[in-house]
Amino acid sequence: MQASVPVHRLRAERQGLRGIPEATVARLPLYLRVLSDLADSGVTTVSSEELAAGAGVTSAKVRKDLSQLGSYGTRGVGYEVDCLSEEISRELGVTQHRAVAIVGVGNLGHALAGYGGFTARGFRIAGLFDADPGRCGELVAGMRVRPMDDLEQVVASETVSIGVIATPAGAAQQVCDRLVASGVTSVLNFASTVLAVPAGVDVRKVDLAVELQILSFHETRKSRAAGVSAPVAEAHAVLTGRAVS
Amino acid sequence: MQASVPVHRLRAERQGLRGIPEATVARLPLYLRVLSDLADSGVTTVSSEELAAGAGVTSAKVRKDLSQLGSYGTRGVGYEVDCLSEEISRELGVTQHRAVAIVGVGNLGHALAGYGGFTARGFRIAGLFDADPGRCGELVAGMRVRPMDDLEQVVASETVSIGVIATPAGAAQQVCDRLVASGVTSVLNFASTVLAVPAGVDVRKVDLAVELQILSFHETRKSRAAGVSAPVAEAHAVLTGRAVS
DNA sequence: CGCCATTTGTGAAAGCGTTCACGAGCTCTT
DNA sequence: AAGAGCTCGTGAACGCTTTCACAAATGGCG
Repeated sequence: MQASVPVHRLRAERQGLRGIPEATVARLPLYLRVLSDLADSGVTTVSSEELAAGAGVTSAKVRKDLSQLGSYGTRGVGYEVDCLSEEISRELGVTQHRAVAIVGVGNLGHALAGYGGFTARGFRIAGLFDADPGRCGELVAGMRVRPMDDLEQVVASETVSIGVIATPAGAAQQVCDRLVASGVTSVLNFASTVLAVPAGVDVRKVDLAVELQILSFHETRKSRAAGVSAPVAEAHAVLTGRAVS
Repeated sequence: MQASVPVHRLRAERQGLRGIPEATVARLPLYLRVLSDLADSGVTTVSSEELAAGAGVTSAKVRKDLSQLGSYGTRGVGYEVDCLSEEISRELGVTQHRAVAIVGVGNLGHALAGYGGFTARGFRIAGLFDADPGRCGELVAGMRVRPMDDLEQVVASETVSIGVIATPAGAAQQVCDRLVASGVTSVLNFASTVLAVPAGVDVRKVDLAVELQILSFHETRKSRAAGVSAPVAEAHAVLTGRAVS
Protein backbone atom coordinates (compact mmCIF):
# COMPACT_ATOMS: atom_id res chain seq x y z
CA MET A 1 0.00 0.00 0.00
CA GLN A 2 3.10 2.12 0.07
CA ALA A 3 2.85 3.47 -3.47
CA SER A 4 6.60 3.39 -4.00
CA VAL A 5 6.17 3.58 -7.75
CA PRO A 6 9.25 3.97 -9.97
CA VAL A 7 10.77 7.03 -8.38
CA HIS A 8 13.94 6.08 -10.22
CA ARG A 9 13.38 7.10 -13.75
CA LEU A 10 11.74 10.27 -12.52
CA ARG A 11 14.87 12.25 -11.89
CA ALA A 12 16.54 10.61 -14.81
CA GLU A 13 13.97 12.30 -17.00
CA ARG A 14 13.70 15.48 -15.01
CA GLN A 15 17.39 16.28 -15.03
CA GLY A 16 17.85 14.68 -18.38
CA LEU A 17 15.95 16.88 -20.78
CA ARG A 18 14.73 20.31 -19.81
CA GLY A 19 14.65 19.50 -16.09
CA ILE A 20 13.87 22.62 -14.13
CA PRO A 21 13.71 22.07 -10.34
CA GLU A 22 10.37 22.71 -8.65
CA ALA A 23 11.89 25.29 -6.33
CA THR A 24 13.04 27.26 -9.33
CA VAL A 25 9.68 27.05 -11.06
CA ALA A 26 8.02 28.45 -7.96
CA ARG A 27 10.27 31.50 -8.10
CA LEU A 28 10.03 32.26 -11.81
CA PRO A 29 6.69 34.05 -11.38
CA LEU A 30 8.29 36.30 -8.77
CA TYR A 31 11.04 37.29 -11.14
CA LEU A 32 8.51 37.86 -13.87
CA ARG A 33 6.58 40.31 -11.75
CA VAL A 34 9.69 42.27 -10.86
CA LEU A 35 10.70 42.36 -14.51
CA SER A 36 7.27 43.68 -15.49
CA ASP A 37 7.58 46.47 -12.96
CA LEU A 38 11.06 47.31 -14.19
CA ALA A 39 9.94 47.35 -17.80
CA ASP A 40 7.14 49.74 -16.86
CA SER A 41 9.72 51.98 -15.25
CA GLY A 42 11.72 52.02 -18.45
CA VAL A 43 14.65 50.05 -17.03
CA THR A 44 16.36 47.96 -19.70
CA THR A 45 18.92 45.91 -17.77
CA VAL A 46 18.95 44.46 -14.28
CA SER A 47 21.56 42.70 -12.18
CA SER A 48 20.96 39.52 -10.23
CA GLU A 49 21.38 41.57 -7.08
CA GLU A 50 18.59 43.99 -7.97
CA LEU A 51 16.33 41.23 -9.18
CA ALA A 52 16.94 39.39 -5.94
CA ALA A 53 16.04 42.42 -3.86
CA GLY A 54 12.80 42.87 -5.76
CA ALA A 55 11.81 39.24 -5.45
CA GLY A 56 12.89 38.85 -1.85
CA VAL A 57 15.51 36.15 -2.43
CA THR A 58 19.28 35.96 -2.62
CA SER A 59 21.26 36.87 -5.70
CA ALA A 60 22.88 33.45 -5.80
CA LYS A 61 19.45 31.90 -6.06
CA VAL A 62 18.52 34.22 -8.90
CA ARG A 63 21.61 33.35 -10.87
CA LYS A 64 21.23 29.64 -10.35
CA ASP A 65 17.55 29.77 -11.23
CA LEU A 66 18.11 31.75 -14.39
CA SER A 67 21.00 29.58 -15.43
CA GLN A 68 18.52 26.72 -15.61
CA LEU A 69 16.77 28.42 -18.51
CA GLY A 70 20.00 28.99 -20.38
CA SER A 71 22.43 31.86 -20.49
CA TYR A 72 20.42 35.00 -20.95
CA GLY A 73 22.66 37.32 -18.96
CA THR A 74 25.74 39.29 -19.89
CA ARG A 75 28.70 39.11 -17.55
CA GLY A 76 29.74 42.41 -16.18
CA VAL A 77 26.36 43.93 -17.09
CA GLY A 78 23.35 41.91 -15.99
CA TYR A 79 20.19 40.69 -17.67
CA GLU A 80 18.24 42.41 -20.38
CA VAL A 81 14.78 43.03 -18.96
CA ASP A 82 12.72 42.50 -22.10
CA CYS A 83 14.60 39.45 -23.23
CA LEU A 84 14.55 37.75 -19.85
CA SER A 85 10.91 38.58 -19.30
CA GLU A 86 10.00 37.02 -22.60
CA GLU A 87 12.10 33.97 -21.89
CA ILE A 88 10.49 33.32 -18.50
CA SER A 89 7.02 33.91 -19.92
CA ARG A 90 7.70 31.38 -22.61
CA GLU A 91 9.01 28.87 -20.11
CA LEU A 92 5.97 29.33 -17.88
CA GLY A 93 3.71 29.08 -20.87
CA VAL A 94 1.85 32.28 -20.13
CA THR A 95 2.40 33.70 -23.60
CA GLN A 96 -0.53 31.69 -24.86
CA HIS A 97 -3.40 33.00 -22.75
CA ARG A 98 -4.67 30.01 -20.81
CA ALA A 99 -8.34 29.58 -20.06
CA VAL A 100 -9.44 29.10 -16.46
CA ALA A 101 -12.74 27.89 -15.06
CA ILE A 102 -13.81 28.95 -11.59
CA VAL A 103 -16.23 26.68 -9.79
CA GLY A 104 -18.02 27.98 -6.74
CA VAL A 105 -19.07 31.61 -6.70
CA GLY A 106 -19.34 32.23 -2.99
CA ASN A 107 -17.31 34.79 -1.13
CA LEU A 108 -14.02 33.47 -2.42
CA GLY A 109 -15.24 32.81 -5.94
CA HIS A 110 -16.41 36.40 -6.15
CA ALA A 111 -13.01 37.60 -5.07
CA LEU A 112 -11.23 35.38 -7.56
CA ALA A 113 -13.48 36.46 -10.41
CA GLY A 114 -12.83 40.08 -9.61
CA TYR A 115 -9.12 39.64 -9.02
CA GLY A 116 -7.28 41.59 -11.68
CA GLY A 117 -4.08 39.63 -11.29
CA PHE A 118 -5.39 36.71 -13.26
CA THR A 119 -6.09 38.51 -16.51
CA ALA A 120 -3.07 40.76 -16.02
CA ARG A 121 -0.79 37.71 -15.92
CA GLY A 122 -1.95 35.95 -19.01
CA PHE A 123 -5.01 34.05 -17.88
CA ARG A 124 -8.53 34.31 -19.18
CA ILE A 125 -11.55 33.37 -17.14
CA ALA A 126 -13.57 31.14 -19.43
CA GLY A 127 -16.46 30.69 -17.05
CA LEU A 128 -17.90 30.93 -13.55
CA PHE A 129 -19.94 27.99 -12.32
CA ASP A 130 -22.11 27.37 -9.30
CA ALA A 131 -24.32 24.54 -8.18
CA ASP A 132 -26.86 26.89 -6.63
CA PRO A 133 -29.56 27.56 -9.27
CA GLY A 134 -30.45 30.79 -7.51
CA ARG A 135 -27.00 32.12 -8.19
CA CYS A 136 -26.89 31.22 -11.86
CA GLY A 137 -27.47 34.09 -14.21
CA GLU A 138 -26.13 36.52 -11.64
CA LEU A 139 -23.53 38.96 -12.95
CA VAL A 140 -20.13 38.72 -11.29
CA ALA A 141 -17.20 40.80 -12.51
CA GLY A 142 -19.00 41.30 -15.80
CA MET A 143 -19.60 37.60 -16.35
CA ARG A 144 -22.72 35.59 -15.96
CA VAL A 145 -22.64 32.70 -13.50
CA ARG A 146 -23.42 29.46 -15.28
CA PRO A 147 -25.00 26.26 -13.98
CA MET A 148 -22.82 23.23 -13.40
CA ASP A 149 -24.51 21.53 -16.34
CA ASP A 150 -22.59 23.80 -18.69
CA LEU A 151 -19.23 22.82 -17.25
CA GLU A 152 -18.29 20.04 -19.65
CA GLN A 153 -19.33 21.98 -22.72
CA VAL A 154 -17.43 25.13 -21.77
CA VAL A 155 -14.27 23.28 -20.75
CA ALA A 156 -14.26 21.51 -24.07
CA SER A 157 -15.13 24.40 -26.35
CA GLU A 158 -12.88 26.93 -24.63
CA THR A 159 -10.08 24.41 -24.07
CA VAL A 160 -9.89 25.13 -20.37
CA SER A 161 -6.76 23.55 -18.92
CA ILE A 162 -6.93 24.92 -15.37
CA GLY A 163 -9.82 24.56 -12.97
CA VAL A 164 -10.17 26.57 -9.78
CA ILE A 165 -12.18 25.02 -6.99
CA ALA A 166 -13.71 27.53 -4.60
CA THR A 167 -16.56 25.39 -3.32
CA PRO A 168 -17.23 24.10 0.20
CA ALA A 169 -14.99 21.18 1.16
CA GLY A 170 -17.82 18.69 0.79
CA ALA A 171 -18.30 19.34 -2.90
CA ALA A 172 -14.65 19.68 -3.84
CA GLN A 173 -13.88 16.09 -4.80
CA GLN A 174 -17.00 15.77 -6.90
CA VAL A 175 -16.28 19.00 -8.70
CA CYS A 176 -12.70 17.94 -9.22
CA ASP A 177 -13.80 14.68 -10.77
CA ARG A 178 -16.05 16.48 -13.21
CA LEU A 179 -13.32 18.94 -14.14
CA VAL A 180 -10.83 16.15 -14.76
CA ALA A 181 -13.36 14.12 -16.71
CA SER A 182 -13.97 17.15 -18.92
CA GLY A 183 -10.31 17.42 -19.77
CA VAL A 184 -8.85 19.74 -17.15
CA THR A 185 -5.33 18.67 -16.20
CA SER A 186 -4.46 21.27 -13.57
CA VAL A 187 -6.44 22.19 -10.48
CA LEU A 188 -6.08 24.99 -7.98
CA ASN A 189 -7.90 23.93 -4.84
CA PHE A 190 -9.08 26.40 -2.21
CA ALA A 191 -11.19 23.87 -0.34
CA SER A 192 -9.60 22.33 2.74
CA THR A 193 -9.65 18.79 1.42
CA VAL A 194 -7.08 16.55 -0.17
CA LEU A 195 -8.16 15.81 -3.70
CA ALA A 196 -7.61 12.45 -5.34
CA VAL A 197 -6.71 12.80 -9.00
CA PRO A 198 -5.45 10.41 -11.67
CA ALA A 199 -1.81 10.49 -12.69
CA GLY A 200 -1.02 13.33 -15.04
CA VAL A 201 -3.20 15.85 -13.26
CA ASP A 202 -1.56 18.52 -11.12
CA VAL A 203 -3.16 19.86 -7.98
CA ARG A 204 -2.06 22.83 -5.96
CA LYS A 205 -3.73 23.67 -2.69
CA VAL A 206 -4.18 27.04 -1.09
CA ASP A 207 -5.49 26.92 2.45
CA LEU A 208 -5.83 30.20 4.26
CA ALA A 209 -6.40 28.61 7.63
CA VAL A 210 -3.19 26.64 7.29
CA GLU A 211 -1.23 29.79 6.64
CA LEU A 212 -2.62 31.40 9.76
CA GLN A 213 -1.83 28.34 11.83
CA ILE A 214 1.77 28.35 10.67
CA LEU A 215 2.04 31.99 11.68
CA SER A 216 0.42 31.12 14.97
CA PHE A 217 3.07 28.51 15.63
CA HIS A 218 5.84 31.02 15.16
CA GLU A 219 3.98 33.45 17.38
CA THR A 220 3.87 31.01 20.26
CA ARG A 221 7.50 30.22 19.64
CA LYS A 222 8.34 33.87 19.91
CA SER A 223 6.46 34.34 23.17
CA ARG A 224 8.01 31.21 24.62
CA ALA A 225 11.45 32.32 23.60
CA ALA A 226 10.89 35.72 25.13
CA GLY A 227 10.25 34.07 28.43
CA VAL A 228 13.30 31.84 28.17
CA SER A 229 16.17 33.50 26.36
CA ALA A 230 16.63 36.45 24.06
CA PRO A 231 18.95 34.98 21.38
CA VAL A 232 16.31 32.50 20.33
CA ALA A 233 13.94 35.22 19.26
CA GLU A 234 16.75 36.89 17.41
CA ALA A 235 17.81 33.76 15.59
CA HIS A 236 14.23 33.12 14.70
CA ALA A 237 13.94 36.48 13.06
CA VAL A 238 16.77 35.59 10.74
CA LEU A 239 15.14 32.35 9.80
CA THR A 240 11.93 33.94 8.76
CA GLY A 241 13.45 36.31 6.28
CA ARG A 242 12.15 34.17 3.46
CA ALA A 243 8.46 34.55 3.01
CA VAL A 244 7.76 31.92 0.42
CA SER A 245 4.60 29.93 0.45
CA MET B 1 23.92 44.23 1.15
CA GLN B 2 23.99 40.48 1.35
CA ALA B 3 22.32 40.05 4.72
CA SER B 4 24.37 36.98 5.58
CA VAL B 5 23.63 37.51 9.24
CA PRO B 6 24.57 34.82 11.77
CA VAL B 7 23.03 31.80 10.14
CA HIS B 8 25.18 29.73 12.48
CA ARG B 9 23.52 29.93 15.81
CA LEU B 10 20.19 29.57 14.11
CA ARG B 11 20.19 25.82 13.80
CA ALA B 12 22.03 25.51 17.06
CA GLU B 13 18.96 26.98 18.71
CA ARG B 14 16.40 25.35 16.47
CA GLN B 15 17.60 21.83 16.94
CA GLY B 16 18.76 22.53 20.43
CA LEU B 17 15.60 23.13 22.40
CA ARG B 18 12.19 22.31 21.01
CA GLY B 19 13.37 22.57 17.41
CA ILE B 20 10.59 21.56 15.07
CA PRO B 21 11.57 21.67 11.37
CA GLU B 22 9.68 24.12 9.17
CA ALA B 23 8.51 21.36 6.86
CA THR B 24 6.88 19.63 9.80
CA VAL B 25 5.22 22.81 11.06
CA ALA B 26 3.66 23.31 7.64
CA ARG B 27 2.05 19.87 7.86
CA LEU B 28 0.75 20.01 11.41
CA PRO B 29 -2.34 22.00 10.37
CA LEU B 30 -3.16 19.30 7.82
CA TYR B 31 -3.05 16.61 10.47
CA LEU B 32 -5.12 18.75 12.75
CA ARG B 33 -7.87 19.07 10.19
CA VAL B 34 -7.96 15.34 9.58
CA LEU B 35 -8.07 14.71 13.31
CA SER B 36 -10.99 17.11 13.69
CA ASP B 37 -12.90 15.28 10.99
CA LEU B 38 -12.15 11.94 12.61
CA ALA B 39 -13.22 13.18 16.02
CA ASP B 40 -16.50 14.38 14.50
CA SER B 41 -16.99 10.90 13.07
CA GLY B 42 -16.53 9.38 16.49
CA VAL B 43 -13.22 7.69 15.68
CA THR B 44 -10.97 7.44 18.73
CA THR B 45 -7.72 6.05 17.36
CA VAL B 46 -5.92 6.47 14.05
CA SER B 47 -2.84 4.92 12.48
CA SER B 48 -0.11 6.85 10.74
CA GLU B 49 -1.24 5.24 7.51
CA GLU B 50 -4.79 6.54 7.80
CA LEU B 51 -3.66 9.95 8.92
CA ALA B 52 -1.31 10.06 5.96
CA ALA B 53 -4.08 9.19 3.53
CA GLY B 54 -6.28 11.94 4.92
CA ALA B 55 -3.58 14.55 4.78
CA GLY B 56 -2.21 13.53 1.41
CA VAL B 57 1.28 12.62 2.57
CA THR B 58 3.23 9.44 3.28
CA SER B 59 2.96 7.52 6.52
CA ALA B 60 6.70 7.80 7.13
CA LYS B 61 6.36 11.55 7.06
CA VAL B 62 3.51 11.44 9.53
CA ARG B 63 5.48 9.34 11.98
CA LYS B 64 8.58 11.45 11.72
CA ASP B 65 6.58 14.64 12.09
CA LEU B 66 4.67 13.44 15.12
CA SER B 67 7.80 12.07 16.73
CA GLN B 68 9.07 15.63 16.80
CA LEU B 69 6.35 16.55 19.27
CA GLY B 70 7.12 13.61 21.53
CA SER B 71 5.76 10.11 21.73
CA TYR B 72 2.03 10.35 21.63
CA GLY B 73 1.36 7.11 19.81
CA THR B 74 1.00 3.52 20.96
CA ARG B 75 2.91 0.87 19.05
CA GLY B 76 0.71 -1.74 17.55
CA VAL B 77 -2.33 0.53 17.89
CA GLY B 78 -1.86 4.04 16.56
CA TYR B 79 -2.54 7.52 17.89
CA GLU B 80 -5.36 8.58 20.15
CA VAL B 81 -7.35 11.16 18.19
CA ASP B 82 -8.32 13.46 21.07
CA CYS B 83 -4.94 13.41 22.70
CA LEU B 84 -3.01 14.02 19.51
CA SER B 85 -5.38 16.73 18.39
CA GLU B 86 -4.94 18.55 21.65
CA GLU B 87 -1.19 18.17 21.50
CA ILE B 88 -0.90 19.61 18.00
CA SER B 89 -3.27 22.47 18.85
CA ARG B 90 -1.14 23.31 21.81
CA GLU B 91 2.03 23.21 19.75
CA LEU B 92 0.50 25.45 17.08
CA GLY B 93 -0.79 27.79 19.75
CA VAL B 94 -4.34 27.78 18.47
CA THR B 95 -5.80 26.89 21.86
CA GLN B 96 -5.63 30.52 22.86
CA HIS B 97 -7.83 32.22 20.26
CA ARG B 98 -5.58 34.63 18.43
CA ALA B 99 -6.84 37.96 17.23
CA VAL B 100 -6.48 38.86 13.55
CA ALA B 101 -6.81 42.21 11.83
CA ILE B 102 -7.76 42.35 8.17
CA VAL B 103 -6.70 45.42 6.24
CA GLY B 104 -8.28 46.10 2.87
CA VAL B 105 -11.92 45.22 2.40
CA GLY B 106 -12.07 44.86 -1.35
CA ASN B 107 -13.07 41.68 -3.11
CA LEU B 108 -10.53 39.59 -1.29
CA GLY B 109 -11.02 41.25 2.09
CA HIS B 110 -14.73 40.51 1.84
CA ALA B 111 -14.00 36.89 1.15
CA LEU B 112 -11.57 36.62 4.02
CA ALA B 113 -13.96 38.26 6.44
CA GLY B 114 -16.68 35.86 5.45
CA TYR B 115 -14.44 32.82 5.41
CA GLY B 116 -15.62 30.48 8.13
CA GLY B 117 -12.34 28.63 8.33
CA PHE B 118 -10.71 31.35 10.34
CA THR B 119 -13.03 31.34 13.31
CA ALA B 120 -13.46 27.58 13.05
CA ARG B 121 -9.72 27.07 13.50
CA GLY B 122 -9.19 29.21 16.55
CA PHE B 123 -8.84 32.69 15.17
CA ARG B 124 -10.93 35.74 15.96
CA ILE B 125 -11.28 38.66 13.58
CA ALA B 126 -10.61 41.69 15.75
CA GLY B 127 -11.30 44.22 13.06
CA LEU B 128 -11.70 45.09 9.39
CA PHE B 129 -9.96 48.20 8.13
CA ASP B 130 -10.05 50.16 4.90
CA ALA B 131 -8.50 53.36 3.72
CA ASP B 132 -11.54 54.31 1.65
CA PRO B 133 -13.76 56.53 3.85
CA GLY B 134 -16.76 55.58 1.74
CA ARG B 135 -16.36 51.99 2.75
CA CYS B 136 -16.01 52.62 6.47
CA GLY B 137 -19.10 51.90 8.48
CA GLU B 138 -20.23 49.36 5.93
CA LEU B 139 -21.29 46.01 7.38
CA VAL B 140 -19.23 43.03 6.22
CA ALA B 141 -19.80 39.58 7.66
CA GLY B 142 -21.53 41.14 10.61
CA MET B 143 -18.69 43.51 11.37
CA ARG B 144 -18.39 47.19 10.72
CA VAL B 145 -15.50 48.33 8.54
CA ARG B 146 -13.30 50.75 10.46
CA PRO B 147 -11.12 53.58 9.21
CA MET B 148 -7.36 53.12 9.19
CA ASP B 149 -7.10 55.67 11.99
CA ASP B 150 -8.48 53.08 14.39
CA LEU B 151 -5.82 50.53 13.52
CA GLU B 152 -3.29 51.25 16.23
CA GLN B 153 -5.88 51.45 18.96
CA VAL B 154 -7.58 48.18 18.02
CA VAL B 155 -4.33 46.26 17.59
CA ALA B 156 -3.23 47.38 21.02
CA SER B 157 -6.47 46.90 22.93
CA GLU B 158 -7.35 43.58 21.32
CA THR B 159 -3.74 42.32 21.37
CA VAL B 160 -3.78 41.51 17.68
CA SER B 161 -0.72 39.46 16.81
CA ILE B 162 -1.51 38.65 13.17
CA GLY B 163 -2.24 41.14 10.43
CA VAL B 164 -3.73 40.20 7.07
CA ILE B 165 -2.96 42.50 4.16
CA ALA B 166 -5.55 42.41 1.40
CA THR B 167 -4.87 45.83 -0.10
CA PRO B 168 -3.59 46.76 -3.55
CA ALA B 169 0.14 46.18 -3.96
CA GLY B 170 0.88 49.88 -3.79
CA ALA B 171 -0.41 50.26 -0.26
CA ALA B 172 0.91 47.02 1.15
CA GLN B 173 4.26 48.19 2.48
CA GLN B 174 2.77 51.22 4.16
CA VAL B 175 0.05 49.15 5.78
CA CYS B 176 2.61 46.60 6.86
CA ASP B 177 4.72 49.29 8.51
CA ARG B 178 1.73 50.55 10.47
CA LEU B 179 0.78 47.04 11.55
CA VAL B 180 4.30 46.30 12.74
CA ALA B 181 4.60 49.65 14.47
CA SER B 182 1.37 48.86 16.33
CA GLY B 183 2.77 45.62 17.65
CA VAL B 184 1.82 43.00 15.08
CA THR B 185 4.56 40.39 14.72
CA SER B 186 3.08 38.15 12.01
CA VAL B 187 1.77 39.18 8.62
CA LEU B 188 -0.15 37.29 5.98
CA ASN B 189 0.33 39.13 2.72
CA PHE B 190 -2.02 38.75 -0.24
CA ALA B 191 -0.59 41.67 -2.18
CA SER B 192 1.92 40.81 -4.87
CA THR B 193 4.79 42.70 -3.30
CA VAL B 194 7.73 41.69 -1.19
CA LEU B 195 7.40 43.26 2.21
CA ALA B 196 10.35 44.59 4.17
CA VAL B 197 9.96 43.93 7.88
CA PRO B 198 12.27 44.24 10.87
CA ALA B 199 13.82 41.16 12.42
CA GLY B 200 11.40 39.26 14.62
CA VAL B 201 8.42 39.72 12.31
CA ASP B 202 7.17 36.81 10.22
CA VAL B 203 5.71 37.28 6.78
CA ARG B 204 3.93 34.68 4.70
CA LYS B 205 2.84 35.47 1.18
CA VAL B 206 -0.08 34.08 -0.74
CA ASP B 207 -0.14 35.02 -4.39
CA LEU B 208 -2.91 33.56 -6.49
CA ALA B 209 -1.35 34.57 -9.78
CA VAL B 210 1.85 32.77 -8.83
CA GLU B 211 -0.05 29.58 -8.18
CA LEU B 212 -1.66 29.75 -11.59
CA GLN B 213 1.65 30.38 -13.27
CA ILE B 214 3.19 27.35 -11.62
CA LEU B 215 0.32 25.24 -12.88
CA SER B 216 0.74 26.80 -16.29
CA PHE B 217 4.37 25.72 -16.34
CA HIS B 218 3.44 22.13 -15.72
CA GLU B 219 0.75 22.36 -18.37
CA THR B 220 3.23 23.44 -21.01
CA ARG B 221 5.57 20.71 -19.82
CA LYS B 222 2.84 18.19 -20.30
CA SER B 223 1.98 19.32 -23.81
CA ARG B 224 5.63 19.46 -24.79
CA ALA B 225 6.24 15.99 -23.45
CA ALA B 226 3.26 14.67 -25.36
CA GLY B 227 4.72 15.97 -28.57
CA VAL B 228 8.21 14.68 -27.91
CA SER B 229 8.26 11.37 -26.10
CA ALA B 230 5.84 9.32 -24.09
CA PRO B 231 7.99 8.29 -21.10
CA VAL B 232 8.51 11.90 -20.12
CA ALA B 233 4.81 12.45 -19.68
CA GLU B 234 4.62 9.27 -17.69
CA ALA B 235 7.45 10.24 -15.37
CA HIS B 236 5.85 13.59 -14.88
CA ALA B 237 2.63 11.99 -13.83
CA VAL B 238 4.48 10.15 -11.10
CA LEU B 239 6.09 13.33 -9.94
CA THR B 240 2.86 15.14 -9.57
CA GLY B 241 1.26 12.57 -7.37
CA ARG B 242 1.97 14.76 -4.38
CA ALA B 243 -0.34 17.69 -4.33
CA VAL B 244 1.17 19.70 -1.55
CA SER B 245 1.36 23.43 -1.73
C1' DC C 1 2.52 -17.64 29.35
C1' DG C 2 4.40 -17.32 24.81
C1' DC C 3 3.73 -16.21 20.12
C1' DC C 4 2.06 -13.51 16.41
C1' DA C 5 0.31 -9.56 14.06
C1' DT C 6 0.55 -4.86 14.09
C1' DT C 7 2.32 -0.20 14.32
C1' DT C 8 5.25 3.22 16.28
C1' DG C 9 9.73 5.52 16.70
C1' DT C 10 14.19 6.23 14.73
C1' DG C 11 18.98 5.73 12.96
C1' DA C 12 21.01 5.67 8.33
C1' DA C 13 21.01 6.75 3.59
C1' DA C 14 19.58 9.19 -0.35
C1' DG C 15 17.75 13.26 -2.63
C1' DC C 16 17.08 18.29 -3.11
C1' DG C 17 17.89 22.88 -2.42
C1' DT C 18 20.77 26.64 -0.84
C1' DT C 19 24.96 28.82 -0.10
C1' DC C 20 29.67 29.62 -1.05
C1' DA C 21 33.52 30.83 -3.75
C1' DC C 22 35.69 31.74 -7.79
C1' DG C 23 36.80 31.46 -12.75
C1' DA C 24 35.09 33.40 -17.13
C1' DG C 25 33.76 37.05 -19.81
C1' DC C 26 32.09 41.76 -20.67
C1' DT C 27 32.65 47.06 -20.56
C1' DC C 28 35.03 51.08 -19.81
C1' DT C 29 38.97 53.79 -18.99
C1' DT C 30 43.50 55.19 -19.70
C1' DA D 1 45.96 47.57 -26.11
C1' DA D 2 46.11 46.47 -21.54
C1' DG D 3 44.26 46.68 -17.09
C1' DA D 4 40.65 47.48 -13.74
C1' DG D 5 36.12 46.59 -12.20
C1' DC D 6 32.02 44.40 -12.42
C1' DT D 7 28.69 40.52 -12.84
C1' DC D 8 27.29 36.12 -14.63
C1' DG D 9 27.64 31.09 -14.57
C1' DT D 10 28.80 27.05 -11.99
C1' DG D 11 31.16 23.27 -9.49
C1' DA D 12 31.59 22.02 -4.64
C1' DA D 13 30.19 22.03 0.06
C1' DC D 14 26.64 22.20 3.28
C1' DG D 15 22.11 21.45 5.46
C1' DC D 16 17.45 20.31 5.34
C1' DT D 17 13.93 16.96 3.95
C1' DT D 18 12.39 12.66 2.61
C1' DT D 19 12.67 7.87 2.30
C1' DC D 20 14.04 3.46 3.78
C1' DA D 21 14.35 -0.33 6.82
C1' DC D 22 14.02 -2.38 11.12
C1' DA D 23 14.18 -2.83 16.20
C1' DA D 24 11.13 -1.95 20.02
C1' DA D 25 6.79 -2.12 22.00
C1' DT D 26 1.95 -3.20 22.38
C1' DG D 27 -2.42 -5.98 22.30
C1' DG D 28 -4.74 -10.17 21.29
C1' DC D 29 -5.08 -15.14 21.02
C1' DG D 30 -4.38 -19.81 21.73
